[in-house]
Amino acid sequence: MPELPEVETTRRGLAPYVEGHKLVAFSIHERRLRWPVDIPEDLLGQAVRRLRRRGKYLLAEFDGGALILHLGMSGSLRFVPRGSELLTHDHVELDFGTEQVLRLNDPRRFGCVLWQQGEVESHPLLASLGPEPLENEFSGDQLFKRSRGRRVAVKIFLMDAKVVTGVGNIYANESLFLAGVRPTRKSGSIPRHQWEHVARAVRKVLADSISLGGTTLRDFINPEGRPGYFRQQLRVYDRESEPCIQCGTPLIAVVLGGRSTFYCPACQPAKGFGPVSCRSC
DNA sequence: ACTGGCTCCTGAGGGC
DNA sequence: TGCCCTCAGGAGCCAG
Repeated sequence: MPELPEVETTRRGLAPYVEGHKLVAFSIHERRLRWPVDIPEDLLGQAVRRLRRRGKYLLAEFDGGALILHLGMSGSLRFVPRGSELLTHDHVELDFGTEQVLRLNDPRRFGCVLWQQGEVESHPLLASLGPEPLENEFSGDQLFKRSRGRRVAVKIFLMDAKVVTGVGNIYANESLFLAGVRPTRKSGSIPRHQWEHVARAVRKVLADSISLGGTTLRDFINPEGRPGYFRQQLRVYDRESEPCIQCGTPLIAVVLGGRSTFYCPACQPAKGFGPVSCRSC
């Protein structure tokens, strides 16, 4: 499950081998991802100017446009020796003329590889994305303003890419625990000062996870897949009935918008803050 | 404008 | 041991 931190880790790991390098060859073994894979032939011989991230999208920018890559929930990008045996679910291969070639493997095929001519931000997938959670434009104040009049649960609101991009299910759960806010609360009922704590918690959770993402980076240069360290850092996610690390109360699991949701009924009360007002400060 | 539900897909895990 | 069933999960899309 590549979340924003893993995508960022992937970006940092790939950039040195991709930026400034020409795409010398590519092959598509399975075109049917979320949308049909689209890589124009005339990209061959062109150099990647920059490898950027927007939310969970990786953008490989060329002079005339950009390749938009998304890893869905099971995708990974890794370098393998040229000519290596294809693994099951190796769908796309990109060859930048370096020692190894880049393979996209995605068992569930929720990811995508799409070409956007011209300004990449104008692509429909990117055009309506909200602010980056680790940039300054993201703030409690902005969350407060956007949430007025909204009745959806705060966790669903946080996972809305138009509100803030890149916050997936796991990090929404973890952030709300840190902020002491119950995930089921209506977003419009949350006062400004609590949104400040939520915003800080989101930043902290993502930043901490990126700092642990170095493991993932080594993973795809050394292709022995290993789960990232952040798994062991999870405070509430997938811990139903286990004791809260803060107070020992058994954690509750509910389903919100079809997604698993976990919280501590004591530290994340139905109204207001938990006993420790903010664990992210 | 919002909201909730459906959809794509496969592997993991539980039950028998 | 093995088969079958259920379900997770990002996020676009659609209907109400």
